Amino acid sequence: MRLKIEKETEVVSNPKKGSEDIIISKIRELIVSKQLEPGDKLPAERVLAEKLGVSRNQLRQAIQRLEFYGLVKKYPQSGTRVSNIGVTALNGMMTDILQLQEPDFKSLVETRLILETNAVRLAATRRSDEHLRQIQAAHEAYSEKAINGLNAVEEDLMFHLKLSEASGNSVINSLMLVITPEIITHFVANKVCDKDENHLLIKEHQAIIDAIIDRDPDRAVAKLEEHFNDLYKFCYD
Amino acid sequence: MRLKIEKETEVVSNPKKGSEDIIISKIRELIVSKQLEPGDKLPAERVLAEKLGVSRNQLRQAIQRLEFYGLVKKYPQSGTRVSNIGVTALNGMMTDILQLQEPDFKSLVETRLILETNAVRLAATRRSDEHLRQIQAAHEAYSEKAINGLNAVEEDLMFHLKLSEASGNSVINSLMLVITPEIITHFVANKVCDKDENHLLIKEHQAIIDAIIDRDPDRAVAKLEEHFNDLYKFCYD
DNA sequence: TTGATTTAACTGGTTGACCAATCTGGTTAA
DNA sequence: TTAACCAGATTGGTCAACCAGTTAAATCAA
Repeated sequence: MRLKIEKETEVVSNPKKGSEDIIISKIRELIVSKQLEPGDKLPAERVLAEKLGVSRNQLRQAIQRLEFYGLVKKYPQSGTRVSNIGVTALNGMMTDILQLQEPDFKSLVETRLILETNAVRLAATRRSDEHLRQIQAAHEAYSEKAINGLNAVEEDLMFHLKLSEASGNSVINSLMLVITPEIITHFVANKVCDKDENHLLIKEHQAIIDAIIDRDPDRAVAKLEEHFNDLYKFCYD
Repeated sequence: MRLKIEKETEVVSNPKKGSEDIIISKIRELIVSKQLEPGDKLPAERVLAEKLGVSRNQLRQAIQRLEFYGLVKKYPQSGTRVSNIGVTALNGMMTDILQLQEPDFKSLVETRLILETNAVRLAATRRSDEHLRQIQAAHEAYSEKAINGLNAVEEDLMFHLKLSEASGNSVINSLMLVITPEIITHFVANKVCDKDENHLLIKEHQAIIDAIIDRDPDRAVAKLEEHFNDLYKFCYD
């Protein structure tokens, strides 16, 4: 079960994305040139694929990406509509999507700090008893491994995920869900955080939980920031 | 080009998602029952599809969703690996993904506030001259329509998108990109923000820009919060 | 003329066969 | 003994044909 480190095949960015990008930019052209207007139905996949000179599958994947960003909405057996959010917004956002770069680790961590700080603030006021129960369960899972000196990166991040769940903000929760695995991967790859200062971290977690129990947002945030200060030292030394 | 409001077909949540959810939960079962371990290669799509009793396409879509959340990574012509982030994390995150609810508008706006406040803080210290140029261009586009009393929701949000771009944090930028179109859609649907207090908003935008020009994070955030106070009044009255 | 009803075309979704890149194991040449 | 190599099996990706639901025009009865 031990995996041998594969050669990094991702030095070259996913080449498949290339054709997708081209298709998206062509659709953008259609929009800015008024051949396609916000709210309109897209031409049928078959005809649009031919018009753009690509296969229907490639087109479908590009459309799927656009749908993910909410720029397009599919209605099964009926058609696909361009979101009615104006040419300016469509053009701008498509351009942005095409320029999206692979996230760097620093941005990832920085964003996590931002999201989680605010999630904890909200959690301290909104948490239900069920939330609390889950947070404590996650904390116990972490403690158990940490006390025995085992690597508990995953349990740690699961704990933090439960915190963001308790925020009662479904969007924050989703976003945390998106960025968390990448962070774990980096952590594991770089062997950060498997020191044995875990006992410290347990206390810090507990302090956060206590503040949430007491419904004290400011203290919760303060304790979280203490907690992250230590993590920061880990990551940037 | 004025849109007539279509009947809301989305009362019923996308039914296609159902089978995907089932597949994902079956894959989760494989993992928690140790038939599949973190870092392992998934069985080939064909055999896994048969094992789960679903079509290969359905399986592929489920895998694609897992890949989006970073729980799985595809290596073309080679295989698909489960991310090496531990059983606990995989199980927890898959459970979370299955429970993901459609985002409510309040969460959406709240998250936007959080992200953008921090984006602006960062932008004030990190912005390049190019960033500044784009922000000002977006602001002019907005002003032009707003002064003439036209609805400029899109231009407004494009302006804010440029702000988050200037943060230099690619992740924040991506996340803003994801939540922005939904916000625009809601705004347009609910006819918010097409009052003619636009002249006020122009000044507020300008105040934010000025603070960013002066590289003054605190003032930038303060001005943004003023700006959003007004927006909040719009949304919740 | 009008209204309901049929029907044919058109939609995104699904399917199973095919493709080219990759990996694997045994074989061969040094 | 070792390293290079080659063929066959396996992989995810692609494609063209097909499916089922939707839509709107055509049809026909009143």
